[in-house]
Amino acid sequence: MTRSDTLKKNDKRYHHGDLRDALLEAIRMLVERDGADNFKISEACRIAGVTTAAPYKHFRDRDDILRAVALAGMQRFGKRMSDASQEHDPGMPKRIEALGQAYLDFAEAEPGIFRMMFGLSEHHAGDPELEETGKATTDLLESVVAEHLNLPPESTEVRLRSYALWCFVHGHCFLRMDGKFAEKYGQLEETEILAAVGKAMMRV
Amino acid sequence: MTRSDTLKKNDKRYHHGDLRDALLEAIRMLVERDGADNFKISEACRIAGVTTAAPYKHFRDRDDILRAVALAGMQRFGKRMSDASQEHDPGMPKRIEALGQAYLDFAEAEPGIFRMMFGLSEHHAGDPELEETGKATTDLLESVVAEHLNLPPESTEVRLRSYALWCFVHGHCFLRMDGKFAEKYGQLEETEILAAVGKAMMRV
DNA sequence: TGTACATCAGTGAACGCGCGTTCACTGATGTAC
DNA sequence: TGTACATCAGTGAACGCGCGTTCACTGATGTAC
Repeated sequence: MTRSDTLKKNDKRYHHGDLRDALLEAIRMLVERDGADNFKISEACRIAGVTTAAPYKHFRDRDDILRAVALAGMQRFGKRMSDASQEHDPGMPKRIEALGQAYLDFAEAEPGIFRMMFGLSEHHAGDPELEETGKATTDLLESVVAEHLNLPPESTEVRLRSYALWCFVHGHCFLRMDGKFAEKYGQLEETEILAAVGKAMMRV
Repeated sequence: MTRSDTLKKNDKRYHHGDLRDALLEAIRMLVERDGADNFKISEACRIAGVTTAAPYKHFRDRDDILRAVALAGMQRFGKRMSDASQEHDPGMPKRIEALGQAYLDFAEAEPGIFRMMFGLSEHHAGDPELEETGKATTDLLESVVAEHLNLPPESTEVRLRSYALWCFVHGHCFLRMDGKFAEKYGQLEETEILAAVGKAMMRV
């Protein structure tokens, strides 16, 4: 429980106590509503109940805030994926399925952040912390696929199949977010489609 | 050849002659450079050599310009896909491959427009002209897959496989645009990966 | 237990900028006669 | 073939707005003694 949770709504005090987190949460919400290019720092300040100058005590500039929001998103994403994989014993086919489902669930729950995580502009290209956080998740996928195929994680076969699976699930996320899936298919068929394709892709 | 092509560079004249097209082309370029949310109308005006007020003789507002640029992009995309399919006789497996390659090529040549075409905001949701232009291309894909499987285009099997293929290729486009592909694979393996997965997906 | 002090998170106000859009006006173009 | 006229694409200037960022200042907090 963060400190801000313990405060009453109109508990006005000079020091916020948890401003950094409060801003990140406000902006997470705004990114969902307006997109990563359109959220306003000023609006986040209003939500957090501070002046527009306050964020600059915690972040260098807008880009720095964006980076922090993206990083937090990637960490939430990574945790969800990791949790999903641990719901099943190693080697079980359900493990791959659970990973795919967690991927889809996150994209559905936080489409704005999801888009942002992958579509970060060149300003953040090569950021080591962001890259490493992302890599942890792809490594997880490869290790689960490797278990399933009973092959070493570094093998070309495992890497190719992991990437193919990633492409498929990732593509579906985007097409669904952008309404292309809904235009052609009822929501009902979704799990069947995914299961069928997933099985076909993992066929040895 | 448009009229503006026939004019010398510094041929100052009161009437531009082709301003609408010149603006669309300038903005296409700016969308590639800055993204659909960040291009400036004023910069397009400077490129086209007109005042910032001129565009409003051809477009209602910024959103209307964006719509026109997206539509033009979708038409170029559709033409590329259609041309690609016609390079091979009906029923040939190469036809599907050519479609996939055209998809990838377009995303590589015009990543900004590609992203924009799919990520249009809610302002343009349900626009009939945009939707229809997009539908023509998915219809094309389904008809080619139907030929290949020797099944009717409306069959569930054809629709599912078409969509699975779409997801895969679409996902790879985005992952490649966002640098995830390059992080893990050399450029060399690309065609092999795609061919292998494509074949696996079309396996009857 | 109290007091002096350093720290620094948040304030309030303003700057600066650039962009989208509007408006009355201009002058090139095509057409009717 | 020439002339008067209607049209409307593009001008030039300005408006209005809102946002990111800065700056000197304030006051809450924790700590040393």
